[in-house]
Amino acid sequence: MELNSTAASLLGFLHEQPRSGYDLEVVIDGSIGRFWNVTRSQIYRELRELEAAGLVSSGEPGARARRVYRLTARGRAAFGSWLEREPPRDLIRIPFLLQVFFGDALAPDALAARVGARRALHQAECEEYRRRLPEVEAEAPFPALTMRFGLRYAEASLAWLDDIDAFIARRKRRGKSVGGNRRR
Amino acid sequence: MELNSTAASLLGFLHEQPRSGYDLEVVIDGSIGRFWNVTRSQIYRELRELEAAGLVSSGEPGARARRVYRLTARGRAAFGSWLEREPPRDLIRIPFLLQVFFGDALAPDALAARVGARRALHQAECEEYRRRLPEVEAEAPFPALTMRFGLRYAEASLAWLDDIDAFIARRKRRGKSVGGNRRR
DNA sequence: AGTAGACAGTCCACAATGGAACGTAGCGCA
DNA sequence: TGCGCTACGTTCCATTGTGGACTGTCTACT
Repeated sequence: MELNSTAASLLGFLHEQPRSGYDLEVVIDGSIGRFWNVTRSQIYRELRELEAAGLVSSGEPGARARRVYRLTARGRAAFGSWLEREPPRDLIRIPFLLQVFFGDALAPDALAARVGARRALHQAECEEYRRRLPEVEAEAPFPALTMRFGLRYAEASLAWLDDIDAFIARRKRRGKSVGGNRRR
Repeated sequence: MELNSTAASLLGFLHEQPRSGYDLEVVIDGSIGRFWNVTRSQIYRELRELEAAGLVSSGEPGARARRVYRLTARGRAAFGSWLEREPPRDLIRIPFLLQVFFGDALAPDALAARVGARRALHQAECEEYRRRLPEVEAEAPFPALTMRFGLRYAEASLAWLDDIDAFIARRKRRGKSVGGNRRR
């Protein structure tokens, strides 16, 4: 059974306990969501296919058409063998980075403003990770490891935003002469 | 003209100079490729559509059916206004992180091996960034900023891999008793 | 002259995204 | 009691993106 990684992640979360599509969405983006994008539509689609393939099963829908899926033995096995496999390569798209890349064509103030917004975002992340880490660490060490990654990532990002600010400041001091910013 | 960000990035790279689809692919994954995934097929598709929309133009194909696209005035404008917009949200998928998240179900040695492989990868990145940074910094400060991000990211990742190793070691010392790893 | 390897592009099945749309259950309160 | 708000739960679809196989061409080297 060749799982794609989205399907695999769903099986993973069903490992702990039976869940509905909705539950899965909530639990995923409340945990590794930041580094494991999965969309609603994708979840429901995969669940249907996983069920067709006999890797999960759902009884009759309950209240609000709620469909709770549980792992089957075959699903458990499939997940296990997915885990054994080399992980596929990362997929990262950070539009903000692209705008920095072309920052030359952006007014310095506009860039600075963007940096500010971004900083707020990463700061919030940092705080949340720091807040939740102790508890999670105690009861779910592996998930806690991924939170640590989140923390390291957010911290690195903040440091980098400082780099940008420093760069902007330097540039301003020099009278924005070198290299001619503001292209158009 | 509502550009999607892939299209926008292509326009951005055409800003510097006219390029073929192939050139674009090469230049992108030689620069922000790590943080701005774009696939071959997507590039060619977007180029066709950008041309249809009059944002780029290509003359007759040259040798090897090579089609060189150049930015039109409208393309330039469209790119400008894309830059003004708030960047869309990040999209990150790190399958390795997912495997760590479920690392409980993985033999400790298997995990350690994965960590090793991953470390090699990030170390190589670090080295490359450090090597290329001085030069790029001198002649293309904004792209250099994104390389700095790459460096910070790679460093943070390495630090995190050390966290994992420490965790594994700690766990091993304790006689893998707590929490019961190796689920199945 | 032969061929390996970079160059350049097409095609297609499949995976994933982002929203809009739709309905339901439960609660808070006038 | 009934009203409406909010959280729950799912479906659908157009668009975007991925990954790999395939075809051909030019260049440089042997």
